[in-house]
Amino acid sequence: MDAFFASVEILDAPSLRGLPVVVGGSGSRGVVASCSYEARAFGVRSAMPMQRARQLCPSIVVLDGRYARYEEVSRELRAIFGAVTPLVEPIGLDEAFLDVTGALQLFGGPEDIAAGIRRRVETELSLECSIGIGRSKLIAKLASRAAKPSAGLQGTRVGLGILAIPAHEELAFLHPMPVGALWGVGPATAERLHSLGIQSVGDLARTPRSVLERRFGRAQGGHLADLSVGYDPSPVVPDRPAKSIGHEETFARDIDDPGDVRHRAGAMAEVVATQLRAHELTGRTVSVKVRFGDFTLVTRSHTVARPIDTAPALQAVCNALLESLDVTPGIRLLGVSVSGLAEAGGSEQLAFDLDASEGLGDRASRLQTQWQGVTTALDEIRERFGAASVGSAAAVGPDGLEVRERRRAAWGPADPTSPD
DNA sequence: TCTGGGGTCCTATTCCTA
DNA sequence: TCTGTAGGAATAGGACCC
Repeated sequence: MDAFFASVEILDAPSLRGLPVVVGGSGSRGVVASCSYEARAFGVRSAMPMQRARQLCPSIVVLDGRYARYEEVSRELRAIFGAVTPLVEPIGLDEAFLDVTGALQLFGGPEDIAAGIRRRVETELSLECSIGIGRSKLIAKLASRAAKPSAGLQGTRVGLGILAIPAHEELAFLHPMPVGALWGVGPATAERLHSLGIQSVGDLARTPRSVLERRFGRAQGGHLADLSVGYDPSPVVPDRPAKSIGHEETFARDIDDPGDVRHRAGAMAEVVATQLRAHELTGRTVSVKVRFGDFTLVTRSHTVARPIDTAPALQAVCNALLESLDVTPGIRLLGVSVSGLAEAGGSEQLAFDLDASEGLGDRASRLQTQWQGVTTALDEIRERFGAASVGSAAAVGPDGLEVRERRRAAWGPADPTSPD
């Protein structure tokens, strides 16, 4: 989708059309999540700090994200894709790979299918999208990027909308591109490649595989060599199960009180536990993430023997992990996540607790058992009487914001109007 | 300029166990 | 009983994606 979040906002508020619209965190620590092409004409880009965006374009219209609304549009979008093929692999809310091999007989060639999808997206959702067609996900992805409209300080350019790259043109399409265009090559890898004198994908293709494997390891080096010649056998995989569920928050100002940190971790544990149960999942590995004021990042994790999905059990592990960290220098971000996911109610490992650390696994396990019944009852009450009908004290942060409001609240904290 | 939040995947290291 | 080794799991960090 083109400028997805911003386009949805303009769709719902047509008076914004033609204006430089940005969706993202409005506070001083916020960033741009999505921006209209009018904003891009000023040099505004996604992931850019909001302060910088305001400097580049003082007339910018900044909107807080409405994640639930984007999810709603995303579902409608997927319904359109699903009418073409069941082989749809979503990438975020606004992108997907479609394997249309099996749909060719029914709907015509790939270009016809792409045109049909674009037409439906435009008439049914009033949104614009760009579609790339290729033999592999690599080529399709790069083609869709090339088909998008572009906007920069030099002005805006209308996109092709649809771009198909036939097999015999793949190398001519790929090789002039900068290495950073490849999926999986970000700033760090691009910089390492540049230091080897490799600027373009063509340069990469001319570099012996052995050199790349020596420099980047067998997995990444080999992968880079494959991509440089257009070789990407990765299949379109629908219904990828989630591997982790988490929640993190950047604070409007750094916090350095360990009690405050524990309290906020408790609120986040509540958010994550609620998410786990909503997906009928449990997890065994709990991770906390802390970003200090100087931007250094540390993570700590612990695996418990028995799967958990209640906030108190999660919180017990979080607190133990936080005890190993000194937060008094001040932290700007705290995150809690759970991995090692399994379906709730699946076969459960019994009594043997393998944790060597002092009773942490036992404590988590005991809390899980104690709170399972209460948690189930609370979930049922919320289902019958609404999400706001009941909640736990731990779910309310020091700012008084309840967890369900916190979840996916924004792309960065709002600036505090009064001290916490 | 000063850096969000949701994730996935990979690598290196450490620890444990057979 | 002690030692070396190999493999796997857990852990920590980093890069990347939208």
